[in-house]
Amino acid sequence: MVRSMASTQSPSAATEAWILMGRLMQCEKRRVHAAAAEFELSMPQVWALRHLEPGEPAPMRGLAERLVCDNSNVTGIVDRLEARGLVARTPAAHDRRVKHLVLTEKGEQVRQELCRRIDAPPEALEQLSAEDQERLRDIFRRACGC
Amino acid sequence: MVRSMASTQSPSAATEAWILMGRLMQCEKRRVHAAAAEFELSMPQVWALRHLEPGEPAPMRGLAERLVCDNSNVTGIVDRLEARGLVARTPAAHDRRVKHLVLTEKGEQVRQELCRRIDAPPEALEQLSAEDQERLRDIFRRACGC
DNA sequence: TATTGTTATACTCTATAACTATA
DNA sequence: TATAGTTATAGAGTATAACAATA
Repeated sequence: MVRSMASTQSPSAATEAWILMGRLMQCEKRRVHAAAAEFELSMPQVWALRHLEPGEPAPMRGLAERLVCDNSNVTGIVDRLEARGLVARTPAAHDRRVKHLVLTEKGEQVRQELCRRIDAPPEALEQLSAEDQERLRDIFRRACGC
Repeated sequence: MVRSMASTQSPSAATEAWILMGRLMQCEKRRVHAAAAEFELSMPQVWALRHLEPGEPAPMRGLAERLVCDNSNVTGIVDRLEARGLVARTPAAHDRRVKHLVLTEKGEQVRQELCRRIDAPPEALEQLSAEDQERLRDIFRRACGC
């Protein structure tokens, strides 16, 4: 059972699963930081690149929602990515207030390598039996509605 | 199947589970931010309070590892928590270089309410069947080695 | 020599408010 | 009136390097 719960009674299965999930993510935090550092990117810059999918222009507002921060912060984050030639701002056709972000060729390359490293499952999952891995995937598919 | 994989071939079960897990955490990010904002705490401050368990003094170095940042950053983060009366620095008995962090009574109260909100499982997990929730918990127990 | 925690520095992130140009 | 993005500002986080105290 999970240690140090707020209450003294044992947590529900969902609660314990959620806490263990958070613990697993925490353990992998160092690996993500290492990947970011290798490309000299800050964490918000990493999430920004991950948010932008090749060939899919995205409005800056969407990035602010993804990063859970104010619109104004996105300006600086994108400024720096643009200065490094990783993304470009393009005017949106349907609404002249909106600017779309697109990955440059260099940006796509960096993103691909970044995703390759970050999306690799942690050792804790790799070591599970094939059955557990498939059960886990199926449960998450149901949880996420895919 | 998970969209937008780096390669064209379908990912392993562990990889897909890992990516969906990340997506689920991302969806809950806003909820954690809201809890932090309610107590006027930054995210590093939240992780710091969560790291400190009641009655368990922890060296500052351990907090740096938990936050995955340099030792020098912890000084400022703890300074601000201490200024708000949430934590206190105490000298460690066994090594005079080390300072231990302890939660104040107020700090314990804030931490407890913070954990109560953050540890509540997301809707996506709550809506799973009882069997799925238990399966999920058991798989995570095996993954985390508990 | 190595480690813990601090200070100093420069850069980045963050929320807020005020602004523009659109809608 | 409302929205997308920018600018300005102040506070906080971050890595790095240098330092004092201790091991």
